[in-house]
Amino acid sequence: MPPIAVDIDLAPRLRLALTRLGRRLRQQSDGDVTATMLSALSSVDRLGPLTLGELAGAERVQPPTITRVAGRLEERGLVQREVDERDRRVTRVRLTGEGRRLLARSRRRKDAYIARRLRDLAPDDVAALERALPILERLVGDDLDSAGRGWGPRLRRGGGVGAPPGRTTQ
Amino acid sequence: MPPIAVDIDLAPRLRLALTRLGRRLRQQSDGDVTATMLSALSSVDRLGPLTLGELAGAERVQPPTITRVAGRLEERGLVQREVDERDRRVTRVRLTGEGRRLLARSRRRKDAYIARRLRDLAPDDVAALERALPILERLVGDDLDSAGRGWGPRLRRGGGVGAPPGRTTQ
DNA sequence: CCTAACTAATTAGCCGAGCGAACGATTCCC
DNA sequence: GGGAATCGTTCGCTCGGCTAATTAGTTAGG
Repeated sequence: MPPIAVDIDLAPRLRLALTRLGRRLRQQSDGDVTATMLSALSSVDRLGPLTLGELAGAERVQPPTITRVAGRLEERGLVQREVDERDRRVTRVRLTGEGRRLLARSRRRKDAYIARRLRDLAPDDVAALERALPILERLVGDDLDSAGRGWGPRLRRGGGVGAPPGRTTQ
Repeated sequence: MPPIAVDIDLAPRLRLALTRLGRRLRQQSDGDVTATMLSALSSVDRLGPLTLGELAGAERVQPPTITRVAGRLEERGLVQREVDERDRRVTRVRLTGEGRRLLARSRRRKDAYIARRLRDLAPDDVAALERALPILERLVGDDLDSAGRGWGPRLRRGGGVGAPPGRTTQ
């Protein structure tokens, strides 16, 4: 067992594996709700009603992108927009019952691609994935630190938000 | 140690983390060579000269997609097309020196997004990722088994292919 | 009070990357 | 020889990123 000589290829291999896996995950969408929409939806669920700017920050995406996905989510009745009274420039987006339901349903889909594949794995392997998961989440995480260019200045501003009820841990 | 009660949220969390990480990886492309192109390129390197159908199979993508990316790769001189003498329907795609060089260069880029983030990780965490990597690779793997719908029928056919020299383990 | 500067979201338009359907060209096989 | 199958391509669609520019609203100063 020589796990010494640290894998010098870790970064590119990880990038390749994630690129490909990500591609397939993105493809098999849940009904007509795409992975991108699901991701945004789960952020709204996790963080409570968010301004679009905050959502863009959470999703690590530029504002125009979020405007569009928010539009699609609203079309399908999964979220609702509401303008801030105090500052009518900002609009918040809030989960609807339908959105919450879809999120829950999606979480329960055991027949989802990845769950199916996971069933075929040895327990050891599943354990390894569980161990790696938080690290992956941190890699993409809200922590940002180095945060590329300018959008730390994007989070928090208007009246309090603070994770209200109805979380779901998607 | 109760790793019993397996993390019921593993699948969705994994999917979410991978979706997001994959998004960011796809964005920051290497020069003007996108992640998709790099992935295809590395398949050609790993598996030797491939027919476009085989490449599509390896990349888990439909033929039209591969036609286009092969075109871009050829434009940039990273691969070259060559029609099969025996069966003039098939065209193979082969790495050029330039392609091999770019692949090597790409493998050595330490300043790439993911490598940068990896540097900030505790050794334990890096180890966990290394442990998980082969499993992720297997998840996306060529193994296919369940292989969605119809394109096992796409692999192998014409004259031998069999991994010739010049691999590089990207 | 009114203008200038800033900020939030949107619009407009670009491009990459998937897909399916339809189409030549070629080969296979009866 | 001729119909069926196969390979690659073309066409046209959608989605999901991006920048640049616009619109609407707020705030600060003179």
